[in-house]
Amino acid sequence: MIDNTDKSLVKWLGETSLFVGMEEQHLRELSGIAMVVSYKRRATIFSEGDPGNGFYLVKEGKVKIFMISPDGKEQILHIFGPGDPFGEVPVFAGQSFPAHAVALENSRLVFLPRDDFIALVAANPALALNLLAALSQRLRQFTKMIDALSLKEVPGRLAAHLLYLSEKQAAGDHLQLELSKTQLASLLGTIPETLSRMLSKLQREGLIVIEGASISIVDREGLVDLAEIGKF
Amino acid sequence: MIDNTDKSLVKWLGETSLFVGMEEQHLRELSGIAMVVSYKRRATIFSEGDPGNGFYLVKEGKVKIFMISPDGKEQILHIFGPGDPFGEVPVFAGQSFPAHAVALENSRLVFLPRDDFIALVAANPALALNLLAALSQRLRQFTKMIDALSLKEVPGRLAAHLLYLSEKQAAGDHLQLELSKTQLASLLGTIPETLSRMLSKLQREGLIVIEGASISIVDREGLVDLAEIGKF
DNA sequence: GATTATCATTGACTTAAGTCAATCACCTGA
DNA sequence: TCAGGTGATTGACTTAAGTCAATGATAATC
Repeated sequence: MIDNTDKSLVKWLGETSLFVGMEEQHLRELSGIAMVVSYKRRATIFSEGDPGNGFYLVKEGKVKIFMISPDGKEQILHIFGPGDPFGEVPVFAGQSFPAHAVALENSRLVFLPRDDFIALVAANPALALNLLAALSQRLRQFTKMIDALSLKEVPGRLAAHLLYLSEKQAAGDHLQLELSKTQLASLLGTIPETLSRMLSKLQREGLIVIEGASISIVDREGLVDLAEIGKF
Repeated sequence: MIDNTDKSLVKWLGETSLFVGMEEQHLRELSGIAMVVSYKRRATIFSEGDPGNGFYLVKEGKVKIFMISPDGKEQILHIFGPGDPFGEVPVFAGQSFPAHAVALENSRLVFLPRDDFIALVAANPALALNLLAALSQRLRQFTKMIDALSLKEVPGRLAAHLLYLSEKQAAGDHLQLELSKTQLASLLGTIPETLSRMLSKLQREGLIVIEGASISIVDREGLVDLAEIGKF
């Protein structure tokens, strides 16, 4: 636990997408109910089925939200970094967390307890609208993920991900995979062996060049086609 | 277009899960901006990529929300019935509709235009919280769907759906499939041929008995196991 | 800096589920 | 009533992707 009236925390919260545009006074109230907590790499933040008494913001580090099948296969739903909120579902819909959360790196999180937070939302329409925008955005992402899992094959999902990284990193045709290949496989709904083969295949077909975690896009149009059609 | 000060519309809106607990006055404002529109069976309500200038409530009938791949395979995201809202994502997150909507039956819908509605939300914290609850619930559903598509095989998804129908219909071990088998296949992320084979398989294994669209659960525990483990 | 773990890649094989095609059973409307 | 469309089922076959296993390559840790 940390000094909650910390000016820097107030400032940081105000720069977060969830809380931009909020009045100074509300930000201070928010800061007053916030707790900063630390998690070591690989530490569990919450598990599926845990009661949700509040939600989190990533202050530093990286967090993975995922589900796991009885025989151990993992599906990653999100990778969250600084500024991103997570674990809101049980705050508003009641019930427990629908998935697991672990820290991928040593991380510092801001925890916001449910009841205090709800009171703040009720008193602050701008905050409510920001939250509605965030959840709607999340729904849009999930829609895309369902589309990908159900209607596209692994090469198509991989192509879409490479294009996404290329756009996000804005470094022309050069991009870095931001996850281990095992984790990337889990994000794309496949396994490392298949991912490895598909990366090789994209290279063999002349769409990309691979150097470890560095990828160069050689045929962007080909990648776009693959991402849209979903298969070779 | 219809008389918007219609008392019955105000009453109906107030019984909707989205608007329960709202003050009479706000309900009347809501009713004032609402338009009732009719769609024939199979009519398109909106398509992926259309700008979203508002969202809908199902008043009567049934609506399917779905995505479609370039080669025509369909994945159903939701089937909505009376009282359910849909098409909210672009209202709060901006941009266009992420999926398609068509009427499965002749339907009457209530359309709520974006800008007027946002103003109402900003003035009405209870409404904002109801909306947050609805979107969070939707996220929970999507999480389950991603889990099913990625981590469970078709028989497991089918078993989960049968258990869901059995609970919803509350008629003991007897249940009705509420969709054509083609549509059910699309909801479960498969095709009619596979669904047909898997239904036969569940019957052959002694878990269910099939009589057309009527299903009797014979071995509920077996179905639960199958739904949880995700495969035979 | 040596020693474990963990991660990545490749090959051989299996399997769940999709494709293609044929048949049957319907409704529904002309 | 009959013809034509739609939906359901079954069989034979194909295929995308998973499993299992072996080997190398890193990277973390004492």
